[in-house]
Amino acid sequence: MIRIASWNVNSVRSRIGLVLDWLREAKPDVALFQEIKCQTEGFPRLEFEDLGYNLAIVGQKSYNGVAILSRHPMTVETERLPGFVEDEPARYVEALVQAEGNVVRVASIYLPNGNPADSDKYPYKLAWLERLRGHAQSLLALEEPLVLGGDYNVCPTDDDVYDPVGWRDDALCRPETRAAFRRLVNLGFTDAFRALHSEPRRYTFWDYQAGRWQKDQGLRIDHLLLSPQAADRLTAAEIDKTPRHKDKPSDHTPVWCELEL
DNA sequence: ATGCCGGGCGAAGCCCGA
Repeated sequence: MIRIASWNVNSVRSRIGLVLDWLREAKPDVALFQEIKCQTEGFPRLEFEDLGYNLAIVGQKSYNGVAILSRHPMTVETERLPGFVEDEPARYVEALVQAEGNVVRVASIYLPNGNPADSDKYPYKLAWLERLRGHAQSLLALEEPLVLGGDYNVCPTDDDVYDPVGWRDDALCRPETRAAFRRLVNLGFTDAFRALHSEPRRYTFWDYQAGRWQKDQGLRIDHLLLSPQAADRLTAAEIDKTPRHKDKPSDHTPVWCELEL
């Protein structure tokens, strides 16, 4: 069995205690982080290595940044989404994890937000999603257990947001965003959480503002997409709201799944 | 209509996020 979690931590350095506490309690075998908000050299490596994790870190100054933590041996496959341009933001890292005689390919993904939707940030988001789809298609051809996890900044359906009408024109919910996400999923991926939970209004993000957390007004925008070979092995998937309850939380909370190997 | 909150940067107030 391997447990794989994804969490947008919103600055690993300002939240180091919270993140370490969560790792000690949740004990994921693999953790995919987004928005570490530090340069690769500034990542607090020792604290995580002391917990037994191998690290793959792709950081940059101030913003973005992704990481993969693995209790099993791990080799980095790529630190940028193929097709990248010069000085591309740190939004993708992919690795092979050797677990119990099996190989699981994992990626930590931080998709562009895309707001405001009438700016050039929105077509950039859609283009990034399309570029991810192209890469995902080539990965599916390998017929491996594969988990593409991360903060997709995509709310897939009206069941995944507290106020569908109010969010209709937002870059996270727009029909073009959802269609682009479906084109990715429809290649043959399984949304790990949705495969096991059909109920609406299960969220992974709550805005810091306007008491959204207290009112449970959130969005489900963090996802674990499984290749068929991974979905065959899926035994559990959950959203872990524990760290969102604590002091100085990230505005996101982890989502995880278990695969029987 | 805008800010609400919160991090980074850098030492005040702006940029960015979702």
